[in-house]
Amino acid sequence: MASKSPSSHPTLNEAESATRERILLEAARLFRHHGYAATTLREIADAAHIKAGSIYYHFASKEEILGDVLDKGIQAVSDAVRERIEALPAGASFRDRIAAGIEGHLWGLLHNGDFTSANIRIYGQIPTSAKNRHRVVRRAYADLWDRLFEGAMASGELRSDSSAGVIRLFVLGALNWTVEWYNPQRGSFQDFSRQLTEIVFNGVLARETA
Amino acid sequence: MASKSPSSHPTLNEAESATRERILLEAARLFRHHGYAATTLREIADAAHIKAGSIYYHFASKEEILGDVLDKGIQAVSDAVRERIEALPAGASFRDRIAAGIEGHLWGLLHNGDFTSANIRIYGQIPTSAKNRHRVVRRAYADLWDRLFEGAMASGELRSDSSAGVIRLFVLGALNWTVEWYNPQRGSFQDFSRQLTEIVFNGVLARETA
DNA sequence: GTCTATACACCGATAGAC
DNA sequence: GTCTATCGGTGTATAGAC
Repeated sequence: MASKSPSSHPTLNEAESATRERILLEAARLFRHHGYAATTLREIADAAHIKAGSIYYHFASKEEILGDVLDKGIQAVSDAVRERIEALPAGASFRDRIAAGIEGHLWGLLHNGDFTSANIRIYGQIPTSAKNRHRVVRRAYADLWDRLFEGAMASGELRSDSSAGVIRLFVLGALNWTVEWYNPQRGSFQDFSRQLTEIVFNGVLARETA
Repeated sequence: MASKSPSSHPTLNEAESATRERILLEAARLFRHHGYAATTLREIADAAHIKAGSIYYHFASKEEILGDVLDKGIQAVSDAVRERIEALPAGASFRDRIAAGIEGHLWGLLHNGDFTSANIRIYGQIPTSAKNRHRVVRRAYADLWDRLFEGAMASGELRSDSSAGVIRLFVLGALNWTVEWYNPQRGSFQDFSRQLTEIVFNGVLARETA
């Protein structure tokens, strides 16, 4: 469903060369920690164990590297979410589908930290041209969540004193920021995911009835 | 309580010149939208209607501008939170104090968007030296919230199946991200703040009992 | 497919006139 | 307190050998 990286270079299909993949991996890491503008092609090349000029065999520009890094981040999260939702039984409630989506989102986010954090940290700062090219990918993913929350709102499973749009922005923002502070040494991913789902669903206050 | 901007230039006290303030305002806006490294002193100077060389009369370096922008962001939020909490009656519950803190945090955050968003967007990308200098200010603000959530945990007002630390990181992360999507044209600030407090306290699901 | 060498532009910062 | 002029360093990108 939908092709993966439309910006490949000379050859035909999407089998990425090892070097190209190494460039993207190191670029994502450097973009995440230093920002897009502050990261130089020389640094990326050093980290990928090639010389700066060689990058231009694999990419047409620094901005093309950026585009691929951003796309990969969204793709990883989107794939994980869809996979988990599709694994549910046909008549699953919106509550269960949202729970599956939260776990998938967190899994994709936290297991591809350099690509997803680069996305979150630098999207607001990249050139307009890059933002325009990338916007459609982000919009498609946001639509997926809008459908979940709007469905839950219509079925009465969601609180109705906020719009589905506000709830989506709030929940996804909260989840996304975990990539900045999640510490895998403080417990299992499963446990972390369950805690966050509980807080999102029922809030931080102690339940009065229970 | 505690002095405000320790990095002033030649004169004695904290009365900032209009030019200095204009530089900080434009720098915050540019840092927010383009990042720290991508923003040039020439751009800041243009926006402040002076020439690039003149900046060095007011600041010793680009990094000093950055430090002041970051400090101002935290200060604005911290002031708004403390003000609202101190206005509560003496024996107020932790629930009420956290609610007041959330409103203050959102108010300070959204009414100083360029300074606070600069903080959120670029803190992970700035030079280590700037991060070290700034860390103490952030830590002091985080401590304020840790005391609130740990008190609420001890008094039984907070859910106990997550640590107070995880709850603080989750809640503040969720609130902070609103600066990326809050739209004042979609309703009053008071209404927005109430909706978010409700979601943080009780979650996004419809209540079963009620 | 990777290298060396380099073109051309622009950066942060400084010096010194006014 | 702001200006002009400029230094030394470094950025992306390209050309062409291997």
